[in-house]
Amino acid sequence: MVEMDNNSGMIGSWLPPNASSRTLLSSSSTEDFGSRSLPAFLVENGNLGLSWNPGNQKVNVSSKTEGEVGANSFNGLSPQPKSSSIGGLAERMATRKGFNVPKLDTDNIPSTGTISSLEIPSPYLTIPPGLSPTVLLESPALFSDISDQPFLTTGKLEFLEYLSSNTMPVSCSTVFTKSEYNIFEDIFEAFTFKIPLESDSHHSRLVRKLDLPSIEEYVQMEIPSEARNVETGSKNFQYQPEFCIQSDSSITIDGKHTTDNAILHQQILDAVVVSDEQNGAGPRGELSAALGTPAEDGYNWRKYGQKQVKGSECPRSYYKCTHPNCQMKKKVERSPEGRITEIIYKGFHNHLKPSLNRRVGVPSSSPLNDLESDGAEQPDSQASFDENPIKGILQSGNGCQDCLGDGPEATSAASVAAEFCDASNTLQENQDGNHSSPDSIGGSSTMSNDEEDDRETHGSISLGGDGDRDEPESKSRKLDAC
DNA sequence: AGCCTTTGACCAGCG
DNA sequence: TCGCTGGTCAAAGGC
Repeated sequence: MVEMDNNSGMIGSWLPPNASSRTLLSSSSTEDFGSRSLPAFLVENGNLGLSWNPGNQKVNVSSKTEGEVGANSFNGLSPQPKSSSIGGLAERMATRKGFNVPKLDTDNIPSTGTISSLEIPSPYLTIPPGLSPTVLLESPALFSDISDQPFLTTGKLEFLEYLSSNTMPVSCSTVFTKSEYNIFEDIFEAFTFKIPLESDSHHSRLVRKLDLPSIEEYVQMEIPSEARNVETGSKNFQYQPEFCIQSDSSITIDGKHTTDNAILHQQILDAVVVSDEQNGAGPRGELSAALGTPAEDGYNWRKYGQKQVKGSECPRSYYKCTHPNCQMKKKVERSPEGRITEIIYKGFHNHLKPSLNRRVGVPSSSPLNDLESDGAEQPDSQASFDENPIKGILQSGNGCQDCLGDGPEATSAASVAAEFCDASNTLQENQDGNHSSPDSIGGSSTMSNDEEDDRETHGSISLGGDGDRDEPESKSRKLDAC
């Protein structure tokens, strides 16, 4: 079971941001998440109290209903109607363990007026309606290998873009309880994820670590009186302006409301870009510099171009993943000092992350590479992504999370990933007596057998081959991580 | 020999 | 149509 350490892992190394720049609100009671397990917390707190229901679209999630996609479409991001509040880990746990999963509603989400009254600046990260933090928590892409994540830095997150014009005006945000804060602190510490998009737009961007203060710092912050919960007087914690939850009730695209997964995904991706000009010499830059070449994100890249971008001192380098048929690209901008200031990923890998030894010159024809390529080099591999990247991603999680949220854009905090990995694994074994690889997180390790059956029934593709073939890679990578 | 980077040229989108 | 800009190509050279 997961034990969430409030300030575990990299959090302790943060450089706390300027507390004065933050605004705190209060809307519900403060809870001490403490050492409780995250799943338990999720259950107790009802999906963090954040909205799942995107308003006009009634979106209920069922994890096992025949024909519904919750189990095989990115863990609850399915546009299909669902039968309960969340379709991910919390609910699955609840289903299996008899936990009571509170139904979500949007009532506890502060209105736009609340935000505006506090003059919360923009931009900020907005999670589109219909996508709850729990979904993110459960995203198979979220929990990926982070052992060599090059972006685990404390650079200030800036969002250069915001939701596309498809969305309704932003109304956010959600006040975080301390408990929630703890969760997001861990998650967003190095939160990078990748979400598959529509067929013709394999485009992903980083959701990078947010620049968050420690929980202690938040606790010590003065809470404006207007931000205190009138009823409880409790102190809550809110990410401002770096993070908030959009509470829009619907999305309008081309005049039509939608809860389409890809759209939600696109919104997330479009909402998040990274920039760190203010902290170019900060921890992120330092880490990036320390990590050296872009290839040290675990993948093999070939530089195919370099451009001097207008308005920027530093040139932009263009890299392609060297893996055959892999369409993953990335743009890397460096500061004059050579520090990486921005990395933007486009597309996603259709293969497992190469093992460490391959990065340093192991021929691509190595057995391991062949193994990895089995799924990736299927003629229709990419096409399958195109047709249903969500399923592809999820299926790939059956064997190894690295091929889910593969790549740096899909990696996340080590502590979170590892804990969830272990937790889900433990859960799986305890409940079913089945073995699931510790590396199988998100997509499958938290799935019930029925869910896995559903997933396969729905024609998911396999990226990394079957689990048996993925396992050696997973193991080797785990060893590498050690 | 293979893979990489460098770098100028080329192309496409946009105003 | 033209110029600008970003992205990509591909030849050349290095390791």
